[in-house]
Amino acid sequence: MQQELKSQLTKQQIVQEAFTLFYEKGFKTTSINDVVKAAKLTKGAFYHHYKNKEQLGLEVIELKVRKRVYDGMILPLSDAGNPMVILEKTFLNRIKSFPFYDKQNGCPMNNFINEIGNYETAYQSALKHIVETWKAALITLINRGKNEKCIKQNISSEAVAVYLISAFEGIRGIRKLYNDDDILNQYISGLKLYLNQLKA
Amino acid sequence: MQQELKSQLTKQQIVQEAFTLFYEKGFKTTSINDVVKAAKLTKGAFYHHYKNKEQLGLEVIELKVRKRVYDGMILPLSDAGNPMVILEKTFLNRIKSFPFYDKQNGCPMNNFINEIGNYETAYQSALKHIVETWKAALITLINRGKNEKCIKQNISSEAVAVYLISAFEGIRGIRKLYNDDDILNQYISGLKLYLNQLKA
DNA sequence: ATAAAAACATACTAGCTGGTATTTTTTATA
DNA sequence: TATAAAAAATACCAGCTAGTATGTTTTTAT
Repeated sequence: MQQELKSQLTKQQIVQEAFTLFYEKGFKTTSINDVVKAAKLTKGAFYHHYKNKEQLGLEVIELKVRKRVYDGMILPLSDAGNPMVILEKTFLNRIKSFPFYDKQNGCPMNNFINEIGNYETAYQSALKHIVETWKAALITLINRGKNEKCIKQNISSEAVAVYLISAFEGIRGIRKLYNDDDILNQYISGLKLYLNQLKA
Repeated sequence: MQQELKSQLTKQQIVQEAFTLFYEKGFKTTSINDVVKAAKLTKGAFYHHYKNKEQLGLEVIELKVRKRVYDGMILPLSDAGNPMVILEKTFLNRIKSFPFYDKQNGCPMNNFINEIGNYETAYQSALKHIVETWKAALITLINRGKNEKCIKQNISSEAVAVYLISAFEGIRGIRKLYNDDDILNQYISGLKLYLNQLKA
């Protein structure tokens, strides 16, 4: 049993270091050597646990990227309370809580999408799955808001969900280009405006 | 004079082929060999015209990416007519006019932003310049709409401009993950909703 | 205690990377 | 038409790439 624990621990470390490097440098520019160096391991160890670089990429998406989006943007949506307040809080809190590091490097998911989103179907479906889960959670919340009569009935929940996600991911990329938060604050104003119109 | 013409023609061809390859495969994954092969030239020719790969990247952004955004999204904004109609038409026409190739590969600018936006300041400022020009043109149009009383006075033109750009760039990335246009149509619904609230 | 298997390390490969040095070809000018 | 300069081609390099083959060490099971 000690062996399996050790194996899991090693894989965890590889995935962790890989995520960080992919986030900072990009997937394609990060070599397996970079990863094993950061994880204080050797290539032999890596290829004992992973078939190839693609598998590592997929596992990073499944375990790290997915969890990040889930914890930050999806889970808070199922909180109790006024759906409009939850919607506002989730998006605004997330944006406002980002440290400089995260602002500079953008959204890990969006980085993957734009770097390898048109690369291979395996990556596509892994990333699509995260987006779809996010979208579904938003739709559920918006529908609840409609039922509880705090969100207008005559709007498409799907459309709102997709537009919210698009703008969020878009600004996460654009923010990389700037050195200050002006553009982020303008996004926040735009978001508030968008959310206000949804109120019943 | 024939010499300079030849030189310019060669550079044009290099930039053209480089743009296509960067768009399809990404900047970092495209090698100089790939570029000269596509341009039916040799490495010697390339390095006679360009100092290094970075300079090629910058020239592709300046000449190709910039022009693309300018022609498709910025120039139409200065048309005469109702600002709200222009806003709607520009965004919707653009989205609807994309062939499969463009839907699959996303927005060249957004690809660059997310692939090398946190890489070097030279890239950052080149890309930022495009975004700023786009943003400024949108603000001008929205302000005109306010003056002509077809757009609400009490909204921030900057905020709307940034939110529009963010959502557009965001969906261009997300669309890569899908095989059909459902997500694009949902974005369009969300966009229409957003634009409708701006009307005075 | 020992054999097998898992975990990890070392050493290596073929092919590609950006970039350079040098030569050949084309063009401009006198 | 000779000569200089620009344009382009050829041949090369050191360093890196994903991945492999083959060792050594550690853990597990008997």
